[in-house]
Amino acid sequence: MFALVDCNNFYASCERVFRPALEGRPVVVLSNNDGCVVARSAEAKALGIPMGKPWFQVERGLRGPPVAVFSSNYALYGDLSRRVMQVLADFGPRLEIYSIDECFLDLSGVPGDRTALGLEMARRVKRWTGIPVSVGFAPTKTLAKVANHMAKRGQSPAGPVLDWARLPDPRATLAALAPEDVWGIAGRLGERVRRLGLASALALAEADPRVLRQAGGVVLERLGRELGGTACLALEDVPPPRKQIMVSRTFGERIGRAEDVQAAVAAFAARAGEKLRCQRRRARAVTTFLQTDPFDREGPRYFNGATIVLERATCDSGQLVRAAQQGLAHVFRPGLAYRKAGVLLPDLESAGAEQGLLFSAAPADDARTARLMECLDRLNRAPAHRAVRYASELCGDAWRMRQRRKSPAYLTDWAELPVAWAH
DNA sequence: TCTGGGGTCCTAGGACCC
DNA sequence: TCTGGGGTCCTAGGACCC
Repeated sequence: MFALVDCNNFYASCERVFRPALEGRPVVVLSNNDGCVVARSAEAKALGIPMGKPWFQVERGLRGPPVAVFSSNYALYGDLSRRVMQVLADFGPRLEIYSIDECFLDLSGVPGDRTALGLEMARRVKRWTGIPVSVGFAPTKTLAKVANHMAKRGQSPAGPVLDWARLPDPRATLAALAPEDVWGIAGRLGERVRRLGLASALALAEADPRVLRQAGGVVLERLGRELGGTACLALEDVPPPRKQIMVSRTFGERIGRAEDVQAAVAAFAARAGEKLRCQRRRARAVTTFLQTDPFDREGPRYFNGATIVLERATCDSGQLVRAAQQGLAHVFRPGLAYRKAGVLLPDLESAGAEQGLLFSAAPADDARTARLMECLDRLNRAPAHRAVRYASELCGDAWRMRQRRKSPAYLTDWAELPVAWAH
């Protein structure tokens, strides 16, 4: 038996935790560079503000009450997410953090009334973190998603909680659910499913698995079985190690100067190194890519990347920065206006499990590097944010994101701690 | 004027091995 | 006239998730 706990309108709810006056008002959170809508409060959804649309287009047609608009504040969302998960971990021994705002719990063998349990989860998370959540219980992950979805849409008599096992008519519930509303089915797969003549989640659940396998591979077959109540997806409480690490940004403005692009790429590589060490992994190669504005119809289009293979796997930011700059030199063309760049570490291995070299040119200096990186990471942790940087990061900052409406880092920066006044 | 940033899994096909 | 059988590994591309 699985539980899926999902935060309601997570980013918008995070903004409300420290701005309770926003309760009941439409709230919207934008992507980096204040580009697209990535989160909406219930009131914002009711105004018809669509997910994923560029804000400047949404803003034009807006009628009705004023909308509170925020740049995304990942320091805040990340910290609140950690707290929510911590509260939920008390409810079951096995928990899988599926994304920043949702987790699965394995409740097999947990006795008692699940609906009461779910209500207690929601009450405690709200009380201890300020974040509202919905809870779905079911024998498979896919059905838990369905149950959660229904609870969120107010289709459960128990409010924010729905237990699949207590549904009076689960077949009717699935019959009313469109294939595209099933977790794992989007546009393309939806089309394929409909071409098979399957027009609902129930049809999918009752279809012959061999037909599903034939039409949509093992992915679709699993979906059908999961909807039918046979669990095919296990709880992954030990997160598998990452296979790649990427850091990329759209620049705040178009950039032509080589130094500005170099500064961006250096910053991305250094950040990728931090992530790498955080996961105790090493990179065998570094890919640098950059591109012009894909929405610009006039100017020349350019998208290119280059991969530098390292002699030895490393988690040394200095080496990553150097390799990223080498890659950049291969693909940078003067005279273009760049809009985005990124650094990808495509091929990771675990620290301590490196492939040795038969003919090594450079002597290994792992102990010294490890001490240096540890020192670097310690200095760059709060409160002195990014106190130490690579020189090449400093030769330009034109790439920095536009974030005009960012709320304070209430939880992660002493200087931005919320202040309460007592009269 | 203005358009995100991460990830994963699966499959097919090519290249190669013995 | 006629040309095997069984594998692995890698990569690119498609599809999906939040």
